[in-house]
Amino acid sequence: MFVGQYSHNIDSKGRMAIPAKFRHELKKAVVTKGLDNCLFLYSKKEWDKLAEKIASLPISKSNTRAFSRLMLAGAMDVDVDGQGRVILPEYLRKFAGLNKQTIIIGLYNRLEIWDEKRWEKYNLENEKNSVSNAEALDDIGV
Amino acid sequence: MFVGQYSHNIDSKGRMAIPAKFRHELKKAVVTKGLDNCLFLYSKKEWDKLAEKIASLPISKSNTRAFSRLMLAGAMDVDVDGQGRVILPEYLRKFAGLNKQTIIIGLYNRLEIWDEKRWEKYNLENEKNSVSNAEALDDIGV
DNA sequence: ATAAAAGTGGGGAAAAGTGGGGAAATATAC
DNA sequence: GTATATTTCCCCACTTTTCCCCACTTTTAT
Repeated sequence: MFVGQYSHNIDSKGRMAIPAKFRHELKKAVVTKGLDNCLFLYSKKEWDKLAEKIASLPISKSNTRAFSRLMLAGAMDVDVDGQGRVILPEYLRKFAGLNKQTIIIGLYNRLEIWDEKRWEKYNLENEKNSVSNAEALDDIGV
Repeated sequence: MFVGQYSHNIDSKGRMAIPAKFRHELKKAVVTKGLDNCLFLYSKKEWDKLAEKIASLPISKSNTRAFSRLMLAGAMDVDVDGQGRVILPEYLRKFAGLNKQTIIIGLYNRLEIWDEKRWEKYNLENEKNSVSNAEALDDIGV
């Protein structure tokens, strides 16, 4: 399972190295649009569980169609190459505003990929609000 | 199973390449009129299952009759040629407002074929609602 | 300090995408 | 019925993108 934070570059071919610590679980992975302007990266195994659920929603309702288009069409299978890198497709880089410098963070069952600038901003704000955010944890008994 | 999004062209003969990743499941396929102004493309196998379901809808309701007429009468068998392309008949291209540039998206058990402009519009709107969409994840237990 | 591992960049072969010519099949005209 | 036109389908050729490999630099470990 993934924890920690790493700073990596995206090269001119759209490739980004997966932190070495995370590679053993990630021969095949799926990247998709995440919340708060970052990308989510799941192992194939984790992703399949989620995708099955989404795919089984009825096509008759317009909001479930919209939802599967967001989650499924937004996703992309990626293989890790010999150097431990994945190619992030252009539409996902655009979605997350990724330039060269990116931050990769581990969140137990997924990775998140952030543009460095956005992450710094978010993180600063987040640290400021950590006390009030923590209050919400009450609900789940932490 | 299909996920991801690809940008391909329709040529002057009405041919469109199937993304290489999707071809192995699609020697024989069925294209038909879809919802929200796009085309649905199923493997023959998936289509047969769906067609059975639609055909079993009661003929007493006018809206189910209309739906069967859309999906069943609109359907067309297509073969994938040696270069991995299918021919989209004129009436379907017209239905979906397809010009040269199209987007092909994978939605697990079907593909959707969109005019690029329409997709951009739809997708942008959809992404705006991504936060409220995320709430729906609760409902399917993610 | 040296060796090993991780991260980064780029060249070249292979695959994918695209466009078009021409044969076979079908349709239309005389 | 034959000849001409039209459409469909298969194949070839070109361009672009992707993928795999090698090489160099930087960081980590001993």
